[in-house]
Amino acid sequence: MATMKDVARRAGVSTATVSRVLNGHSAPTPETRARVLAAVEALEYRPNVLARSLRVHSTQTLGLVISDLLNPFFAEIARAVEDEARKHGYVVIFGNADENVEQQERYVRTLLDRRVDGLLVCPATDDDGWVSEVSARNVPLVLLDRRIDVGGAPVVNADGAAALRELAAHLVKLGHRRIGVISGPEDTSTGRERLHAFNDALRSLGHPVAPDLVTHGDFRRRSGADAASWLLGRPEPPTVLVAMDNLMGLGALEELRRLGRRIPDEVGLAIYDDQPWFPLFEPAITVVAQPTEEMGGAAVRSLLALINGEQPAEVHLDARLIVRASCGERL
Amino acid sequence: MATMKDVARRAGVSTATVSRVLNGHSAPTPETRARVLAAVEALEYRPNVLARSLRVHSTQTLGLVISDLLNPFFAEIARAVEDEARKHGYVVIFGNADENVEQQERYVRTLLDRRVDGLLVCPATDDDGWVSEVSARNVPLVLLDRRIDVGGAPVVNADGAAALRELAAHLVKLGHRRIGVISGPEDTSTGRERLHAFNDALRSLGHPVAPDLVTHGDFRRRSGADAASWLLGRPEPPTVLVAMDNLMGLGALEELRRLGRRIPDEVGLAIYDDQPWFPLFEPAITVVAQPTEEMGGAAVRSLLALINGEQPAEVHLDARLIVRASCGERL
DNA sequence: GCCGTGCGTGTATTCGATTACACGACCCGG
DNA sequence: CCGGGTCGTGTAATCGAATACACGCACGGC
Repeated sequence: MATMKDVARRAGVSTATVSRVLNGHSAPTPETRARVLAAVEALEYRPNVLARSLRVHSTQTLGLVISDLLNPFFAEIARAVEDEARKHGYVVIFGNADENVEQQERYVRTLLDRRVDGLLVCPATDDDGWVSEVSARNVPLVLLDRRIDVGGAPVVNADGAAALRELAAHLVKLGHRRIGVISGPEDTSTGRERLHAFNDALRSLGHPVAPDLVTHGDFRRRSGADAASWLLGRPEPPTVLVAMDNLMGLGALEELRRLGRRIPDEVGLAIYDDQPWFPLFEPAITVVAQPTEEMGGAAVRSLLALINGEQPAEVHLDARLIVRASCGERL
Repeated sequence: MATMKDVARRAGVSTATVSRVLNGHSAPTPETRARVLAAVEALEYRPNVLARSLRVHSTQTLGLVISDLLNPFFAEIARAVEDEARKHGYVVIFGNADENVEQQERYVRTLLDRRVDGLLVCPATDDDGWVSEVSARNVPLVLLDRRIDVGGAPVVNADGAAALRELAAHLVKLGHRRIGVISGPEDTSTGRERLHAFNDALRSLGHPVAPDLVTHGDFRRRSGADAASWLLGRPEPPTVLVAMDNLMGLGALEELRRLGRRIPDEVGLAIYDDQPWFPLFEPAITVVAQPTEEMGGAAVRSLLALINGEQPAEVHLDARLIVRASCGERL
């Protein structure tokens, strides 16, 4: 691989001049410029990013730690993040935390060691041990999807309260009174907030959720199936299941199929997070959809603002209800 | 951030000694070692990976270029790759080519510029312009899923021939004679190979595919829907649709739903690639499943072997047929 | 008492860029 | 004709580690 020195030699100038030409600095003569560019061409010179980064303390790299790449919600986020980052000339390094705090912490450290210019994290849980390390190295940090109580880091997420209110009204209107909730973990903000928003909505409609019909999963498929199984085994089983995440929803659906329950006649189902295949189920699934693409894009933009020393921008988008057929029409 | 020099000063030794302790080199005295480690601890020293990489010409980083992160097949691959890489102490940088040759080429270049130690590519098409650049910088390369004719680079993929033979037999046994095929692009190895294997199988069963029932999509959802629409509009429409990729399969299913065709009574459907939700459709979808996890893992292992100067290992795993209900039971 | 040997450590170079500073050429005003 | 400004370019330090080589010291054999 040709280095800058080689280019300089061939163009008959110093490396400083080569650097200036390549970075559009100050003003080398048009002739010098041409000679340098010719040499670059001839030698197929490509700058060594490592050397440059070492010198200028910036890697044009963003770190993204997500909970689970196999969760289509996070895959969409990852995709959007990568897309927006690329538009701004940044590259993204991903880390998969697997909904696991230790692995998340390891990855944060790895990414910091790689000298990312900024960090995007979808926290696995409320645990914030890793944050101190990030701020100690003062690397800009943006929290994505899930919030944790930590000073300074802006949060980009989708607010589901309004959509959940609509969902509650929808279910009540259809005559559902025993509503089973498959909530996320209590130690995640999304787990808590969705449940509370939904509870509040039902209460204000005069139909508070029965406490024995609320279960907590872990945002994974298996836990959704288990929760559904448990809920349907109650003495007075629910007439509809609300899963607060797409994987748990999938698990619940799986269990309903396994038990042979007809949807929505025997049990209704609503899921938080939309997926391209949800409309294709029989019946099509009623969902609360999050604007994943916008979330990813906004998160990157907030992070870049932070990196450029600008005001950190908090962004709260709105989730929205998409009524399909899976909750029935029992007016 | 503390540097090695700081550690050296605090421990009263030279940076060379610090380096030796940290890398387990030769043999510093136990006492020196202890002093150095204490200093490292006290200063919370973390080595600068950039500097190290610059010096030793190795970044412990792998590049992965995939066609589409939103395609669950590739998401699974990405996940598996990241997992295996981490086990070996490597970090993965992803690039999303979006089934787009130029973007793929740009990403390959970006990853090379980042000095990845090895490159894993799922080629978007047969185009191999980018390969020369990789070999020019002699960076180890492993092709994943799709093959292109290029010397040297080992391929890791799944062979679907046997499974497609089984599928052909299954369909014929169920009485299907007009079989519509939604194939992948002709300029991808997977597109060609799956179609040819399936054709061969049917021919040898005495029921060759009617040429007017073969269409080519682009491995995306939309093209699957269009293809299904076209096939079902033929004068003598097929009694079953075979989609050679999960996204096109989803598109075909979407179109069948839109047209209100009952599956499998009016039209059957089989899809190449399994997905967790395919068994949950009504009826459950018959599929050819690829061992994605093994593919990702094997690809990483082959790449690491190459990096270590060992023999490049080609790996061909087997896809397998999973019969469910979507092709009917019309014996 | 001398010399080789081996071991632990330090000195100084290197990886490949960026950039502060200095220098020489040239032009212009007084 | 000389002092000062501008402009283009080169010199050399720097980023933070790894490592070739050299050095000093202790030890053992003759």
